[in-house]
Amino acid sequence: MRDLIKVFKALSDPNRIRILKMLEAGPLCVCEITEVLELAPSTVSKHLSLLRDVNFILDKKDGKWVYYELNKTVGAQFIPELLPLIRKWLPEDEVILSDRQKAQTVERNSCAV
Amino acid sequence: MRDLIKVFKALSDPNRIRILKMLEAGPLCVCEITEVLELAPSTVSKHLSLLRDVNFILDKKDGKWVYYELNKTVGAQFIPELLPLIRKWLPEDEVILSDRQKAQTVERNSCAV
DNA sequence: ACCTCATTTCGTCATATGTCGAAATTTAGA
DNA sequence: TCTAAATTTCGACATATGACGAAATGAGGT
Repeated sequence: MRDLIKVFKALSDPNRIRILKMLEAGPLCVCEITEVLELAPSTVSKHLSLLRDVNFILDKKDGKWVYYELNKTVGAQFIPELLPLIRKWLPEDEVILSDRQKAQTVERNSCAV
Repeated sequence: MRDLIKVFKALSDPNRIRILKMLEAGPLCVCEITEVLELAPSTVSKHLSLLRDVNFILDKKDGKWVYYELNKTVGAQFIPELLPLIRKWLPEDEVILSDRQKAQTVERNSCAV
């Protein structure tokens, strides 16, 4: 029960949903996500570790950067059944669509080498 | 987006999950649910109206009593896809199992006519 | 070794949430 | 009409949550 509640709490914040929807297109590093969300890096880091704690996402170190990606493994509880729903939902949401666009340009210009 | 967040927030409380799992067996009135959860009636009422606001459940008046049941209509957003998952999940949770048992006895003894 | 940049951790603050009890509302029955 | 019971609404309170900035951590490059 406790785990399930943690999973739903992780999904109960718009910025975390935005992160999950952004990652549908592929891995992003923390600074890219921070650029898109326009939040303090510490805030984004906290959202990401929360999502990672419940196994929605995985982190990969690459030098100075930490990349996050959706967790597509089948082991985690609840996650493999929720991610496909989330992927399907909000297909026309303005914020989500704008984030997607922004993520593509940000990838090239800012922190990414 | 706002609606989706409200749905996940509704699922982010153990007592509300307990209510949804209880209702899987059929409709229950507020006083029955209150007996099982051992919370103040006002608290239970608030949980129920929150679940109703996002269309997880429907209310039906029957004299003094208000019965709540799972919303099985297909119209509501997100709900028809989430309820089957929730139904499948927590099959061995101790609290859920105990609630189920308790709901059966309470139905006969307490407030129900 | 030092400096810089990306990220995380920590402390703080304002707001949201879950709980209760008291009061209001609604309905059935005397 | 009056009373009793089920439910909801309201106001208060303690705790949880999301935000920030400052400081700590870690990895390259000079």
